[in-house]
Amino acid sequence: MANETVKIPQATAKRLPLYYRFLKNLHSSGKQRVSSAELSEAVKVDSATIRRDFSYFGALGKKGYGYNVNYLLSFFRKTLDQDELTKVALIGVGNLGTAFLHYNFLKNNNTKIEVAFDVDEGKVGKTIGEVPIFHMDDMDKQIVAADIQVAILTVPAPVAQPITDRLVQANVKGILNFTPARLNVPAAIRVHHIDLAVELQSLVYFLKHYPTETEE
Amino acid sequence: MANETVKIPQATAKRLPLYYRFLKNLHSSGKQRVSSAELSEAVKVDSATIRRDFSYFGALGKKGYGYNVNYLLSFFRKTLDQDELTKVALIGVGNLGTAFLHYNFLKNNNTKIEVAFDVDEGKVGKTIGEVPIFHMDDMDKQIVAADIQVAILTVPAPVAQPITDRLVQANVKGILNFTPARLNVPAAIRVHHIDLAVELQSLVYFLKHYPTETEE
DNA sequence: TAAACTTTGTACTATTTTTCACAAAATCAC
DNA sequence: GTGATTTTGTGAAAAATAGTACAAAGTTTA
Ligand SMILES: NC(=O)c1ccc[n+]([C@@H]2O[C@H](COP(=O)([O-])OP(=O)(O)OC[C@H]3O[C@@H](n4cnc5c(N)ncnc54)[C@H](O)[C@@H]3O)[C@@H](O)[C@H]2O)c1
Ligand SMILES: NC(=O)c1ccc[n+]([C@@H]2O[C@H](COP(=O)([O-])OP(=O)(O)OC[C@H]3O[C@@H](n4cnc5c(N)ncnc54)[C@H](O)[C@@H]3O)[C@@H](O)[C@H]2O)c1
Repeated sequence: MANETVKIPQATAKRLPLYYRFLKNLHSSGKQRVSSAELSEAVKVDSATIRRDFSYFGALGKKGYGYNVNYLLSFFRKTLDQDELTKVALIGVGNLGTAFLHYNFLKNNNTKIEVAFDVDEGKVGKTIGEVPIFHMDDMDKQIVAADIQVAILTVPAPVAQPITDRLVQANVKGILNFTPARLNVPAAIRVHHIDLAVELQSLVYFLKHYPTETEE
Repeated sequence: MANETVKIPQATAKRLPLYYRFLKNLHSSGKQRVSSAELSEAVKVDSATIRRDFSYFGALGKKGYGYNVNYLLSFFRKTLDQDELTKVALIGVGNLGTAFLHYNFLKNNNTKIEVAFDVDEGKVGKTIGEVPIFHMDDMDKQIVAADIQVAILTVPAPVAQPITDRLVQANVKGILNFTPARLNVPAAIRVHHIDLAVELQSLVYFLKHYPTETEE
């Protein structure tokens, strides 16, 4: 299933969805060609970094011309597997979880939240943004049955680890963790932490301690 | 206002709030001492990295013993300015914005969302999580009056840039941007992007292309 | 067609971040 | 008190990421 000859650097891999989204915008505004300099201005990544990122996939551009938007777009669509739908489960339909269900990442992505789970009887049985909410007792069975490999975790921190253990057991391979808990998982499972409180605090730290610097 | 002799690496600065939060947990569970190895296990950061991070602030530990939890905690409280409250404004009380208002980052932080703004007349005048919601027309004046320096941006992408320009004009120094738009700001303004759709997509990319690797 | 211009792809360099590995200093056990 | 054990703090190496600068290859203009 890994179909690159050479491993793409992680930093590059994290920028690919960003490039892809901007290319879609260009495409729908009818643009035919684009240079690394234009892309750079739009996504705020150095143009040499963009050219290097692209070069991992071969010579996608043309000297003196730039990149063909359609070609690049269809190339990245394949690379980012935009043609297959990745099914996602959401655990914990609270403040954050509800926001994600309403949004559902469909506008830009190849991902779809198919089911949600919660312990709250007032929520179980309801539907938010067309996503049905089931009880946690049914989670393991349903995730296995639907062959869901990605989960978004928006539960209270104290229950994050035990639920994670169940997710791993149910064959989930990737977890987007919004709880402050740092999860223990086998090496083959990928966890991305998005720690909103830490993000806010580190922004404040930078403001106070690096008054006139630029970054990210 | 910058009170470090030596500049702390950015990567270190981003981990500080994480350390601080775990130290608070240790403290409230009555623990007196902690080693870099224990911290490492808990926050999932290599122990050498933790020792190096701490060492930028001087010799905070004791050989053969580890770190004194109370000492470390009070040191980081000062360093992270936990004693001053940083006032935050939230722009865009939609799905995400509402979730943040309910949460309000008070449990862990020195930050508080003091005011929110929206154009929706149905929301203006209401209060969510004790935060009053005002109309966008009043934003500039209120932010200046309250001397708010940090803003959370949860508005639709197309209006992100013009609102950002107004925020900069109103003397905001840091923006936590949840919209997909990449913002143009003067060099002195700090923007942290949290791009949830990109996070989900890059997780999926890693799953498909780096099947058994570990990271982050 | 030719000269001027544009823009890629990458060799090379720089910077940042992480990790190894170990002497030094302290604790701990008895 | 002494030797075994623990654990820090850091020099040095490694790895990862970013950026400079330019030859090469194309496009555009006239
Ligand atoms: N809301 C925010 O802005 C915000 C910001 C930073 C971090 N977080 C973190 O995100 C997580 C969710 O935050 P939230 O504000 O949505 O919380 P919330 O309390 O609104 O929602 C949690 C949901 O999880 C459900 N739940 C509780 N125990 C469960 C269990 N054992 N199994 C399944 N579901 C269970 C609850 O019924 C509730 O619906 C928390 O860990 C929080 O620390 C939230
Ligand atoms: N909700 C999510 O899960 C999610 C995920 C990824 C990205 N995002 C991004 O976060 C942003 C907010 O998402 P959301 O789901 O909360 O959207 P939303 O539509 O629910 O909320 C947007 C809010 O902004 C207000 N608004 C519109 N124009 C405004 C203006 N000119 N000034 C002030 N307020 C204005 C609207 O009244 C609304 O309350 C969007 O840019 C979205 O792309 C959201």
